[in-house]
Amino acid sequence: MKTHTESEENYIKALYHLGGGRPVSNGDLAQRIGAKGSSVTQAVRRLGQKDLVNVVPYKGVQLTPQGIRLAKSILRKHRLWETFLVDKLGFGWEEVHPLAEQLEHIQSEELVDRLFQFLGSPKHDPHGDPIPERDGQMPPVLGQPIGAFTAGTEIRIVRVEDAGSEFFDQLDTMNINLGNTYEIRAISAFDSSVELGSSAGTFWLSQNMCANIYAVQS
Amino acid sequence: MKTHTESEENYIKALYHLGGGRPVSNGDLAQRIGAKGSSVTQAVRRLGQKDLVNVVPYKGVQLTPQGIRLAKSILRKHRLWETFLVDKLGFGWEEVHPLAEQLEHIQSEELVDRLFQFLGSPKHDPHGDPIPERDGQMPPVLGQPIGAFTAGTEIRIVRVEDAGSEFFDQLDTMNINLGNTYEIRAISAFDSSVELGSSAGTFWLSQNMCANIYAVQS
DNA sequence: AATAAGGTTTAGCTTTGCCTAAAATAAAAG
DNA sequence: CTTTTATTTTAGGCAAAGCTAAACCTTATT
Repeated sequence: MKTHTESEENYIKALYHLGGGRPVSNGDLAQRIGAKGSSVTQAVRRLGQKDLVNVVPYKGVQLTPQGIRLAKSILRKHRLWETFLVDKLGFGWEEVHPLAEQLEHIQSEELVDRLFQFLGSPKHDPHGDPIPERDGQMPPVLGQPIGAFTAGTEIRIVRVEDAGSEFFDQLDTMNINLGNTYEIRAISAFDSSVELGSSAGTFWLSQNMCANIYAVQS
Repeated sequence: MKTHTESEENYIKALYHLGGGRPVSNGDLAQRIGAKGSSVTQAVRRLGQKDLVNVVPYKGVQLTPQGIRLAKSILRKHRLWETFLVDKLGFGWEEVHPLAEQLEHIQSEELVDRLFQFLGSPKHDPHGDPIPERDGQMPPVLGQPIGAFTAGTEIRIVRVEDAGSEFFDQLDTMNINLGNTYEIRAISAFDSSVELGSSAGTFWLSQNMCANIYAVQS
């Protein structure tokens, strides 16, 4: 696998995030990258010449199989580094994203393999997102939104969406972490907020919170 | 402290390596960086505008106090990452340099501090080189070349020079590691090679090997 | 079907960072 | 003290990546 610039890798990552294998519009990509449309046009042309994307002018850009492979390898690195930062260095989950964004560009297969081992061959990162395997396979995406369960169910938190630092702060102050278990006490018919109970007591979660917290029955 | 490009940081690092605080010639710098003289002229001009170096055309370039501070902070990161790669991920010392060269550009004070703690606040890296402190202080440079001791002395290996991968390979095959202790059995008057002894037996080290291995009396 | 609106691309400019070839300067040799 | 040699700097190019403004497609509206 050849070597790519950070900018190229960022475009590939954005493309994967926005479309997976499907076409993405210039505008959406520009927004995601934080650049102007004209810059994006140029950038995707470069990527096209490297066979990482297919470009249809005025229509959209689409990752090639090669591009998808690259995207996954970057995502793998990103999530492994996040795991390292949280599990080993004790960072909070809201802090790790920008750091992982730098670390994901480090080029070394060997390093990734060793890091993976060092972390205990994790399948999911600290947010519960699946870490792509070496060969590109994806572990399952875990859980369903809390609101999808029925009252009385015992649940375990397995994943949280990246919904901005305020969301993470809120999780911290409410002391909600991956692995925590609760009983669903009630679901409001009025605003879909949810009452959770544990040995420590009970509390209500707003609909907006619930939508970004995923759990499994336990 | 502002943010710098990787190229800038590489120049600063090279300048520090070659001259510390003293002036360095365009040519030496070019050689070290692996670029042409004309590129160097441009680059140092840019650094000059950021007050990281003082440039006297046709004479030489010299780090400013600011530049020295930056150089040390990069070196600190480099050596901490090398320590991480060897101590935690199990890399061999000959493999870590190019990786640390990438990792040293990661920008985050917090990350460096946490890494430092995680590694047990090391004073020296896996080669025995001093790791600059947070405030720029330098721990002592350890040891003297093996040939400087007299026969009969008990020594402990504390540092090895970065003398290329063949040198490291040789160390590996001879099973020589930092912390190993030996008795100096003899020093050849003919070629300055040295006979070392341990519980495992005795062996001879060439003058070239000795020159790159540093030890203290123990 | 004609046109207005919105999104996309082209054209042309900027900076970083490297290159080659030519000019300028410093240092060494006569 | 002049000349040769070696080093350094200027001049002019090129590629990556971004920008603005203008031109160009698509699509949606009349």
